[in-house]
Amino acid sequence: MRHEQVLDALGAAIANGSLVPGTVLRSEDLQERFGASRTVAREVVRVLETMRLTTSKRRVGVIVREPVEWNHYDPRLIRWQLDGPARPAALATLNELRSAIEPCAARYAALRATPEERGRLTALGERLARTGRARDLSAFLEFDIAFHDLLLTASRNPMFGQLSEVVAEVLTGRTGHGLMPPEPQPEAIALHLEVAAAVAGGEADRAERAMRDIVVQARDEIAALVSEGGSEVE
Amino acid sequence: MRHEQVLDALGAAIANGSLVPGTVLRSEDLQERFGASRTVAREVVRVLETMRLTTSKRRVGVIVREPVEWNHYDPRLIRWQLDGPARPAALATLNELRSAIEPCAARYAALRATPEERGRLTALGERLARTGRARDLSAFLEFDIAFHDLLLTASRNPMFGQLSEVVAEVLTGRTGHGLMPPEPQPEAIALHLEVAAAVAGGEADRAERAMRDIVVQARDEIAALVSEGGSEVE
DNA sequence: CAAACTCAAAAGTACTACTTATTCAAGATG
DNA sequence: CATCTTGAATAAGTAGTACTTTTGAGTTTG
Repeated sequence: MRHEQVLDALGAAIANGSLVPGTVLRSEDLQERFGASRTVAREVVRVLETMRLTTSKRRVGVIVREPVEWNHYDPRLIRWQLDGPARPAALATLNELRSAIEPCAARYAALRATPEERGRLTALGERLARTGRARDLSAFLEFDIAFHDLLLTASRNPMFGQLSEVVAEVLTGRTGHGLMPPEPQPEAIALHLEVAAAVAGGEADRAERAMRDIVVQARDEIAALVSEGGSEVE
Repeated sequence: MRHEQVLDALGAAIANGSLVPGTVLRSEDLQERFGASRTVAREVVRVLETMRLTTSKRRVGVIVREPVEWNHYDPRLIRWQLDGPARPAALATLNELRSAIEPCAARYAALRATPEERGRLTALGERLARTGRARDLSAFLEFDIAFHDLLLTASRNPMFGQLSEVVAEVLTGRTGHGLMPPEPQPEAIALHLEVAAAVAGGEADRAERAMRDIVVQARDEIAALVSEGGSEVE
């Protein structure tokens, strides 16, 4: 309870740059600043240390590390960055990550998905197409997220599977910030169906290619909107 | 000191499956088992909790989570898995990750690298080619690691940059376990030079394509060795 | 002026006491 | 007899104190 509060406050402060790298914090000050006990302060510092946001040196204190040293894959850090002023930059970074992973994930899903997963993916693709054509954006988003989530899971690579949340965040963020056309592109829908069909048929190359087309299209869309729309950054 | 010892022992036990998911540990038992104080035990549990290896429930204890829930990108967890009996599987997972990321990283490096980085990459490519043709495997490995490291850094995506260690581990592991031909393939060398040239010239598509060829070649090599060599697993 | 030495500051470790939440079961109530 | 309530036991969470170890910085000494 207290632990989480203090962790969030301190972590967010570091993540969004309020506490610049090199800053030294004395754990006694932290106790005072947050009105927390020694136990809580210590454990929070331990956690930040395992996230590589800080290092502790005796006789010196707790030192804020450089952003390049942080463990950028920690869900908490991602959350703090998305909730902070650097949200657009964070979304861009995550979008690049997803565009790299998903084609590869589609390949392995085609090779490794269970029969049940192949069926569900196909079903999701159809529902996605229906809601997309009906211009029901919120339902479309929901199925889109489920589709990508299932695909990543079916890749049987735990490091890919863990990115479900990230992809969900990117897809949601895109819809919510005018970085997406008012209605889903017909080509995008067709490509999702193509991915589902390729996975269902175990065609690795085809699945990878289709998914690559999807992320490339998304990339180009964003680039186009950014260049024409100018500084759309909240 | 104590903290790290206990963390390593417990973390490794969980990571390599000695403590199966669902196991409940009572923090008092942990103190006893490792001869550590309550403070140390608590902080270790906190750290494992942030790595999502465990959850703590009052009145119950510390529960080992399912592997799919773990934060698989935590450097410590990667280390524990690589040092455990599941090393081959871990290397395979990491290799898939790298094969997904690097082509994309090459693209962005071509778009974003500093002039100095472009120069260094070209220089590294040349040294790589020299040592490769001379069949100096250990020097080749060193330059290979440096090459991929620089490329990931130059992509200016912190999530890509953080994978340097992973790539180094994969490249080293491949050389050290007979999963690599006795001498670097001439085509691989040529492709590295191609990547360097494309990055130097700012040609994103060309860089991405060349790097994709590299990772695909590596993938096929491993697949070939696995299928012909049979159960080469240490 | 440099090297060794001392001191103090701050994190690390240990231990104790108290608080809070949760499970399990006994008992009451319909 | 079933279900709901209440309460006691248990184990994690929080707080606070005392002691140890490391190390940076100033000071002394050759």
